[in-house]
Amino acid sequence: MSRPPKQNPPTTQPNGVSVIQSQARAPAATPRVSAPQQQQPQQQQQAPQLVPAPRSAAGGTATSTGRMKKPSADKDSDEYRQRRERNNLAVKKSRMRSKQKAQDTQQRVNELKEENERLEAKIKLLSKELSVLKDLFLEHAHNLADNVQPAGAAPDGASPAAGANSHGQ
Amino acid sequence: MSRPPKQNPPTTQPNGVSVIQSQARAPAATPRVSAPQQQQPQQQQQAPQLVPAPRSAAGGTATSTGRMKKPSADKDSDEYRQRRERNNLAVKKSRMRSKQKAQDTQQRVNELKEENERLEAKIKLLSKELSVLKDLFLEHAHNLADNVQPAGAAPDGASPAAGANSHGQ
DNA sequence: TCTTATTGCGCAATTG
DNA sequence: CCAATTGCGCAATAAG
Repeated sequence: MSRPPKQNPPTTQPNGVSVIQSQARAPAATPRVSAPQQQQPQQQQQAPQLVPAPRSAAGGTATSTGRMKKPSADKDSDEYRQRRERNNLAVKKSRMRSKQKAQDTQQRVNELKEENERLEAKIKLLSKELSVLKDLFLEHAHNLADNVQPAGAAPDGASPAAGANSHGQ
Repeated sequence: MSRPPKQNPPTTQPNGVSVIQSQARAPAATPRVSAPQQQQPQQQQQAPQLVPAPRSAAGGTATSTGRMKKPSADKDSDEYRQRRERNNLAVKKSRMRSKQKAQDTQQRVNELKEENERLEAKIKLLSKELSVLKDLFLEHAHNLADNVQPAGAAPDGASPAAGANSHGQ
């Protein structure tokens, strides 16, 4: 997956080309008529083509010239049509996957965002806990410093500092 | 963005349709020949078309019939061509955006992943700190329980005796 | 070399 | 009416 290595520069090229395309297939057996979208006004016929030529048998007749012995065998070819159909299928498949992947990626973003929030919340909580504990610690330290004087120290009359501790867990 | 509302069901439909397309443009002034990718063997000519018909002036001549007064003015029409060109441009633009967006989304995923790791690391750190502080706390508590029974402590005179150890959490 | 997978492109129908 | 989207098929390539 991922085919970054290759043709990209052309995107910048504002050329226009136009590779004609046409389609003149589907006799009657292929009722693949319903375009997923709307209805088709008319059925069209098409015209001759031009690209699907370089398709000869093996070391065929006139491959060099680019001409084939049978004048009526380009896109009319059964094989051509078959190949096209297969490719169209593959294309659809590929595009479907692509879309799916994009969706998944988008969802991944959402999930990650959620988890991020969760983590941040947790950090906040832990930070608070830590802060509380530290304060408590300092308080004790002060108490010790003030009281730990064996004889002459007033065990209680002093100041426990404002109290302060509210365990919130 | 996102156009889910509407034609979708067809995806399930393995139909095939085929909407012929063709191209027969650019006499000599529009050198849009070069496909952005490789070279094209021959330039092709094309054939007649069929879709671009319903294009008449205003309340023109024979709009109802679907025919236009000028027999040679379908896709050959200057307007048709212009419209096509514009649309092609728009399409390109749209696709470009779409791709960009996909890329951005992907990058977003990477960024979020990184941040997640950062946050988790932080959580780990905080947790450790907390743990250390708690232990320290417990230790002090024990010390107090064992020694800090100076004078005025014991309300009843008992002694801590057994005691006190077994850190829980 | 053949088959399948991807990709750029143009067309036409729709949508906004 | 115009631009933006979208499904679709074609052809050239890349991959396998």
